[in-house]
Amino acid sequence: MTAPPSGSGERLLHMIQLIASGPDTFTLGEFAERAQLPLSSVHRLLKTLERAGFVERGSGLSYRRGRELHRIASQIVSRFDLARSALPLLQDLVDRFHETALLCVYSPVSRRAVVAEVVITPHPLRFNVEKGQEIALPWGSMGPAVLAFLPKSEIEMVLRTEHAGPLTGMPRPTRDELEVEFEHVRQHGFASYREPKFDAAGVAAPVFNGENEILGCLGVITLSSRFSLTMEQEVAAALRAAAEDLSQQAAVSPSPGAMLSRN
Amino acid sequence: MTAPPSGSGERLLHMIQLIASGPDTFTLGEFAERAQLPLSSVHRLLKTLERAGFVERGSGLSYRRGRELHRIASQIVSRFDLARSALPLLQDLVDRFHETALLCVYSPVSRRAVVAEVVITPHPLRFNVEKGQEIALPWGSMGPAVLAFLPKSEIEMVLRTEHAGPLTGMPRPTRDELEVEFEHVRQHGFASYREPKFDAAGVAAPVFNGENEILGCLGVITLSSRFSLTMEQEVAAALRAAAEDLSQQAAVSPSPGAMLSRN
DNA sequence: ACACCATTTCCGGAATATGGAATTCTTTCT
DNA sequence: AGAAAGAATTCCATATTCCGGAAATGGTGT
Repeated sequence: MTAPPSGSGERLLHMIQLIASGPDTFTLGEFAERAQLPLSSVHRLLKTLERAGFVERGSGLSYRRGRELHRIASQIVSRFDLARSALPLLQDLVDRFHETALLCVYSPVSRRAVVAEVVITPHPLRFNVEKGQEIALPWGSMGPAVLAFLPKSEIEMVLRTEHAGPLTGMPRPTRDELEVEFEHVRQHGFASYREPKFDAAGVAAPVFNGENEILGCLGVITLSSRFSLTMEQEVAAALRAAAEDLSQQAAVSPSPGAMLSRN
Repeated sequence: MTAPPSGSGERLLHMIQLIASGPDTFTLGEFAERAQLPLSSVHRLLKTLERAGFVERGSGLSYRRGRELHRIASQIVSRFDLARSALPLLQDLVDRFHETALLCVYSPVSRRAVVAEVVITPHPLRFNVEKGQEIALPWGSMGPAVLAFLPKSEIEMVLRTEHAGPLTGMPRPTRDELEVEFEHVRQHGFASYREPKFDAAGVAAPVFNGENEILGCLGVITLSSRFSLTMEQEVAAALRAAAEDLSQQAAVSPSPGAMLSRN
């Protein structure tokens, strides 16, 4: 993973990932540094990407994402835009409960959940959540809601990867504790979490694709001090409903010509 | 272009393009056919893509786009979403003139303009336009609005590529005719077009990036029979204003941390 | 005009890609 | 169930492509 990829194929894919997440313009040397690859190799590979329109050159010595890359990206997104479908659902949740609601998508590469869409609570006191942020799976509510439905082998890999908790390095829950949590998620269709020490609380419900594989989860996060148990029940029910709705939408795989009807 | 790409790098990029535009699920043989490559090579390359999370396997023998690909695509789109920025502008145009308004983006790879966003006229009688549709540049109004600002060498390539017109194979306008049109676009900031034979008419204004390179154009298309000359003037003025607004937005290159503020 | 730094080209050795053929696995038909 | 058909996967000898240090080139600042 951290090891420099070998072979032009793997290297190219690695570079595409960096180009997507990196700055809007960059130079060869700068990029070679980030990619951890020799200059001349990066140069050659960038030339390949350039021929395909994946990157373009700006004035002088700068590179930037190419229009072909934008074209492909928007094509992919418009054909499966879970975030866009989720936005009205998230908005409803926030309108109803006045707490931050978000959609996380499981990323098998990083073995974490990525925040794909978020609607922030109007409350001035709140946890900060940003689109693109990564969430480790063994803690909180969002993580277990996803983790519980991953294949056993994948769960193993996740647990082996994660050790120190995201807030203040809290140790990972034991397998047994997690197993109890998983059982609850599978039974009731949602996970909940309370950590009075940090005044944190959350509820999350899993989202699946058409083949009943886990895609991610919808969640609501708030402060435990303003999150009553009766409210938790209501939020959980609303989340389950929203998550099922979204799973339904994800199941109908759009036909190539149906792009317009999805907007 | 039609030539089968050589080297694993080029082949991978080619495959990514096909995966983006192809069906949601596909099989090895089917895909090898579309890619025009030997089975065993495609198999090996798909395995590379799979290791990186760019494709995943469904039940049995099917492949599909992977979550890493979706993650990257949405990252790219959310950082430069010209279409999303243009949508309110297009909506305004339709509200005001009741005619179909669209955003085209120049795609250097196909040397054509691609419809990136469209708002359809409420009129029941209208030309059919769909997102993703390609538009040849030497005809109509949208094409010249873009073509006029491409580098000379690129214009040559485009003209060499295109021969038969999109509607009924009308021959390409001569260089001289085009040059006159270009001059008009450069002078007045918009192109207009009328073809009474097909009852077609359109107006388009160019959109640029921060370095004053052409990105594409905003346009309004309609039937020539319901498009008066005075209306044409008003539409042209509104389009110019909208296109300048959009160019302004495209010029401020978003910083990596500013993703949220763009929504 | 000069020096400096980043980019691009070069090239021989090494690793990797290539694709036809053999093998294994799935699906379908009887 | 069993067998045939079709698809996917693996194998392997060959040769093509990749690799990356070093040299050449090009651009920028003083």
